Amino acid sequence: MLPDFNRLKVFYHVYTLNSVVAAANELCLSQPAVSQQLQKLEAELKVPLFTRLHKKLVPTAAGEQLFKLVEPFVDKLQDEISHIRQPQDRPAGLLRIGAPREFGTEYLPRFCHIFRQLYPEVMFRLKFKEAIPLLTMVKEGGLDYALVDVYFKAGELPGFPDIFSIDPVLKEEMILVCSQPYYQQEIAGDHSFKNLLHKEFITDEDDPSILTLWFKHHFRKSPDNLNIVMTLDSHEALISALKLGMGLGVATAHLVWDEIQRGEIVPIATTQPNMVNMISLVQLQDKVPTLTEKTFRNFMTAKMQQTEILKRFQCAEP
Amino acid sequence: MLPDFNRLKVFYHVYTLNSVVAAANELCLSQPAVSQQLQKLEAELKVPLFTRLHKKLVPTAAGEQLFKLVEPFVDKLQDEISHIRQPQDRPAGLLRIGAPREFGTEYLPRFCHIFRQLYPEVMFRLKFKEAIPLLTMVKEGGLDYALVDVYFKAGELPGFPDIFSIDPVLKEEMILVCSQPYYQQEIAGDHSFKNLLHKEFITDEDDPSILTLWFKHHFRKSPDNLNIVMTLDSHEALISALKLGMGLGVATAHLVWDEIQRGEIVPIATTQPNMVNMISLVQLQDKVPTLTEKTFRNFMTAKMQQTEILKRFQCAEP
DNA sequence: AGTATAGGATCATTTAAACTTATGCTTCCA
DNA sequence: TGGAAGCATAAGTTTAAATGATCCTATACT
Repeated sequence: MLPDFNRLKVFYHVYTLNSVVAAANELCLSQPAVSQQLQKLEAELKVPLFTRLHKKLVPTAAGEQLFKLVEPFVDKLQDEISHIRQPQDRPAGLLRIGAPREFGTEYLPRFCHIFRQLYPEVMFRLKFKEAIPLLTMVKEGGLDYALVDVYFKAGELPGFPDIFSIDPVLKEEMILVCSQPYYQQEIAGDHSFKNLLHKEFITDEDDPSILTLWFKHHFRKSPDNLNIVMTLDSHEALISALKLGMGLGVATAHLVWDEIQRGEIVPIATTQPNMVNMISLVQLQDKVPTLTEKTFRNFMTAKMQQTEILKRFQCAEP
Repeated sequence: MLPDFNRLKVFYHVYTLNSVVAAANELCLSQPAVSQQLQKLEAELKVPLFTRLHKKLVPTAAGEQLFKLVEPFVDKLQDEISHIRQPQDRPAGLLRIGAPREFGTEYLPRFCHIFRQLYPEVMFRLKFKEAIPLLTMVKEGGLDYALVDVYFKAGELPGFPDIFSIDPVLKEEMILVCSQPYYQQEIAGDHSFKNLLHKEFITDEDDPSILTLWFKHHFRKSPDNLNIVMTLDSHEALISALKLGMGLGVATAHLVWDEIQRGEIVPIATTQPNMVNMISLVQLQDKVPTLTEKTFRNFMTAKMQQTEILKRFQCAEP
């Protein structure tokens, strides 16, 4: 059905150079090799592509048509193959990374920007989604790796066979917070189970059980029914609502770092250490990591250990 | 520089089918053959294109990129290769023909239309130009063949080495004509050299010597200086001027056939047979004619011998 | 005219690669 | 638990591509 592709390559060079010898030089072949390949292509297509004119080769109608087909491809290939072809000595090429929306918008682009200043040949494609869609994309090859809030160990992910390698990269601290005025009025230093239990609560729709978990973690007791005055499906909106003083809510510590520093938002600590949520790097177990992938992974984890960011992630340590 | 093209073909099939065995079947190869070619491509590009996941192959970023490069080409090739690939049993493909404007506009499209009803796989590209540009295009491969008013024999064309084969296909009769009123007033049956010599003349700018040639042909004498009242560079305009009664002019017989039939235009004959101009089919001597080319050539010459057209070309026979 | 040169075709030979068969490994599924 | 399915690997064979030598023809050179 389809002709031999290498012969198309030979044809392309002969056509552009209008010469068999020149094409042979360009292709690092002998003249007879090119001559024969061309003839075989003509035999395959059952149509002459050139009329042999004593000294020159003159393309026929079929030759002209074929060239118009082949030319854009070869040109494009010549342009873009270097972006795909990987150098072994330095990171290059496309990196496709998934992350939770909050983490992705806040930190990832910064990492990418700095990384690109070191290795300008690296390109990024970031996807921000929930855990399950991200894992699916990794599984199907749409992502090189994903940063996911995972509470599971490798092999325990429901719906996925044991195909992932899961490496924790960062602890997110989940803290109960409220606005400064709300704190003064409603809490005023009393962090007891009894006191907190009957306040107003705001929570994220995606993970409504987080409040229960927080109480369990800090007091080893589950509250019966909390007074949830609002549910939202965006972490930003949740923080806004908390700042307005609508009540108490569990927030990711590093995302309210600034507000806590300014005293706008007050964390409610207990004698227990903070509740933590692991952000893990998930990738296909069998995937041989590219130099680029490895370098960025290391870069990212290094950046995360950096004082400034780490501080934010541990800001609310009692 | 560029990778092995056949491996790209293998890659294309593996990617689309997401399976080495399936690709092997489609390519009529064994499974290890495909497996090896894929590995060699990866080695060439120094980048893994798939992560081998137990049962499945999952494309990497590089694989995805490469596929985006290769896919449109293979798809286009699959679509269009059949238009280039020539069947041996029936005419098909593109035919690029050149002709003089007058002949080309008047007859060629008709021929093409009828021919396409017989062989719908044939496409045409017609070019209407003067003799020299047409010959140049044939020489450089822009045309498969050209119909040209040629006064030369093969090998005698100035500026061209002996690369053409020239076959006369049609005699155009060149006749001296004028409008019916002009004829009655100025000629009135007197077709003698002496009488004609001092009339008004109109001629084509491209070939001003045609009048001299006409006199030479019919009376074996060249006129000294004719009273040329207008020169034009379009045959249509020349005929218009003649019809208006501006004087005498040499026209191509078949192009004024209708006007002569209607008595609008009167041919001026002598005892000599009409002066003829050969329309020849010119092509590269060494070009092996395609089935399509041969078929259309035969078709065209047959059509030209057909009563209706032939009559026009010989309408003014004395 | 005679010779040199350049571009391409052809042929026989060598060489390289692509393909095949056989086999092994691992996962998936009944 | 024992196939079946999917891919990788290894070794051997076959095919086809590349080469070097030679030939052919037209053009350029003198």
